[in-house]
Amino acid sequence: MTARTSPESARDIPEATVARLPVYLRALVTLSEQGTGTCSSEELAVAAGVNSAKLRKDLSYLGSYGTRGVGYDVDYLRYQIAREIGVTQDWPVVIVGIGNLGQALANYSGFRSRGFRVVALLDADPARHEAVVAGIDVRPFDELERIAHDHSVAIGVIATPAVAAQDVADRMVACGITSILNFAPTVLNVPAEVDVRKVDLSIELQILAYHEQRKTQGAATA
Amino acid sequence: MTARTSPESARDIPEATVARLPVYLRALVTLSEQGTGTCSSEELAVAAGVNSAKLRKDLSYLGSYGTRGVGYDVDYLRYQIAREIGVTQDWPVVIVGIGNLGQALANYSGFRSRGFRVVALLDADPARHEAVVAGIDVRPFDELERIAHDHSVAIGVIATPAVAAQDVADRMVACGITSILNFAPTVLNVPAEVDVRKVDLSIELQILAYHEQRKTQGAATA
DNA sequence: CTTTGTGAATGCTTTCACAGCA
DNA sequence: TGCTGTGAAAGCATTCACAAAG
Repeated sequence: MTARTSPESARDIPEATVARLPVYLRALVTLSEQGTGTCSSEELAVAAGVNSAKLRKDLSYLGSYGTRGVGYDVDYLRYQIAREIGVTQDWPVVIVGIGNLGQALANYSGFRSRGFRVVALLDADPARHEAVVAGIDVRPFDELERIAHDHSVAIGVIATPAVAAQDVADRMVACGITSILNFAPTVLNVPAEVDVRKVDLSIELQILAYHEQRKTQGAATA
Repeated sequence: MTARTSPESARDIPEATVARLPVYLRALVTLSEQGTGTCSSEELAVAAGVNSAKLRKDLSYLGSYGTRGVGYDVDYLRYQIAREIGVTQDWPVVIVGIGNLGQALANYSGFRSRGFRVVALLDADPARHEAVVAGIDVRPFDELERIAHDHSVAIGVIATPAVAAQDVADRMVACGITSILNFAPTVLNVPAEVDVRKVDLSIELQILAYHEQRKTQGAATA
């Protein structure tokens, strides 16, 4: 036990670094499955699609988990990152809105394989309450409070149409959910202590279109 | 016509600004549908979920489209942003991988409503070639080259499992696609001139888990 | 008087380049 | 010798605060 790495893990990791830790984690899992025991910052950086200076800087916020002249022990670093992110513990998750996207999310193995456990699928439409998706019953949205309470749900996923999303978010906040992943194409108003991350398919395409337009425009003008 | 705003639109808009333009566009569409003819930077900023100084700075990269003391004409600004992004033109798109997620994407109205036209749904699994999704036949993946050529496709969407994604990307690049939206949880290797944007559901959840862990940990320790 | 558009200041992120350690 | 960990430098992004314009 060195004094450098405090047992409770370092404070204030930059947000840009936090966003990359899951990428490193995935790369380490892949390396581990391939039987790689040790890797250099350069090798891991290539696997994660970043440059090695950035990778080393990022890892330095967590502590000193490498060995100079050698590199990183894949399984050890993997565990340390998983612990830092918090995916060594169990996170019960509720998904609201079981259309095509909600079903895709419920079936997505990446959710269950990394500490996330879907405890309920909710939908306001009674026609969907008959369905079983990914082995889980679709339940009425009204059961949100009970389920959130019974399972101590802290993370909610919104996969409803845009018009319903704010109401769903309000109800989630009211029953103690403090992290929301929002797939509905709308801005959510929530209290400051609630974290919202947004995934917007149409926005991603528009960003690509902007750059694509520049490419072809440049070819025509230059 | 002022000299300030060049007809061919300004150069080098910062990437962070480009990523917000679609958000502003959506807010403007909503305001327009509500019958709002004019709005201040403060009103638009609230609707878009940013602060007004940032919004004004962002818009200043496009030109001077506001009126001091008054604000912005909603429909005029909306058109200017749409043109800047490139969504006033038609973008043929091909989606590869028609599982739950691919179907959700094909059915997503936000794609078709903003200049994006799904010209083909492709899947390697023959069992899926019988299906019709969102009114479009699912076709064999082998038809990629022909379809990309016939429709001048520049944007491709990958919604396959991770193992297939790199092969799909290689084939896309080979047939002239230069923008890729990747939903598979893997790092893609592509030439520098090809733009890749990645949407990763599991990474978003992990980022939320990190912050969630901090909240509860803080409550216990402090 | 109101609100935009923007230099200047601040804060954050990435990259460089090398001291320090194995 | 080889590779990590990290100050220092450079590059971006956000915020401030106010002059300019209507």
